[in-house]
Amino acid sequence: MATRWLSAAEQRAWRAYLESNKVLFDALDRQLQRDADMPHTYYEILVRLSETEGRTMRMSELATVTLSSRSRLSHAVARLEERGWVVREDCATDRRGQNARLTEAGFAVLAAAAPGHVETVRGYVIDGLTPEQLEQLAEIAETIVAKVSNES
Amino acid sequence: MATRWLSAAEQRAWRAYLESNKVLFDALDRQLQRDADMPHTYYEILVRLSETEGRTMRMSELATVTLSSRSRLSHAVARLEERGWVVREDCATDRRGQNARLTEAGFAVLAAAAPGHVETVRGYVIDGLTPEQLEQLAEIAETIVAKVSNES
DNA sequence: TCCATACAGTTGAAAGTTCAACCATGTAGG
DNA sequence: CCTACATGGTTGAACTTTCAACTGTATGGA
Repeated sequence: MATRWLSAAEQRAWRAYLESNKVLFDALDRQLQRDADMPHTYYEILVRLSETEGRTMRMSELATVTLSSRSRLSHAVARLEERGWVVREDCATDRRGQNARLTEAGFAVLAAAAPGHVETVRGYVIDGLTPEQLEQLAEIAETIVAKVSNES
Repeated sequence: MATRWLSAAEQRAWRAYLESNKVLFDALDRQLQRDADMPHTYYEILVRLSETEGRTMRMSELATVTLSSRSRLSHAVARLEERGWVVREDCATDRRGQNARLTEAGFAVLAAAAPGHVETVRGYVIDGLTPEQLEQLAEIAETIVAKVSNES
């Protein structure tokens, strides 16, 4: 079957989306690297832990919510542990399991990094869009997530 | 000044956007890695070269249009050259310069990979959105690009 | 002409991610 | 009970990206 290439309008949307992703996440990574000495992925791990009861989560659950592979998370938590921001503890109910817990030091680092990061996100994305556009963005993104999750 | 945290609606949009990016680009990278044995970044390099007169471009210009650092591009082109998909040639008018040229083999690889990739992009993004949503996405993405480009 | 500086591009090391292989523990079926 | 399989998590190697340092070439004044 013949390939259905993208129309001009489709190309415009797709390339703009590609470009916005690249420049935005490059910029966010640089901001976090500069101000908090960590990549965005690690920041998200700390955020998720901080939002959980006891600031503790099973490794596999943490991998799921941060959308990362077990392997990636394992390596990442190893680095975070070296810095003293997270500790790993055996799980009481499943001897295979490990819990990752955010330490006080890790929480302090996150608390110090968060305001600057939120300001950056506002400056680059949120404040430049209308409430309608934010709503549109949410719907579009949720549609994409649903498609990717179903088809693969 | 007090941090202006994100409202619920803002959080929804922001997190959905983060999630869609991660799952989408993970999926695209896996598709290209599986079907064409290259990451999305390399695919874009080949695409840009293929669209240029003579399938040739200065390294620095190629870095600009692919939104990558000189260093990244240099490493990437080195890998592509090892595979015989690209060659580097001295620039006639500027002895500092290098031209990257897409080889016939590289063009053939791209031609083989493109239909599957476009189908994947359609399946995950384009076909799931209405024309209005594509237009909205383009506008939103262009706004983000403008913001990031100006503020940093 | 000479100098300082900017530009083009590469390099190697450090950091992050992926992939496949692996160990250990849990669980379901015969 | 015991076997087979699934789950939870880690590891090391290969690969990509980043960062800073570096080479070589162009350019704009004094």
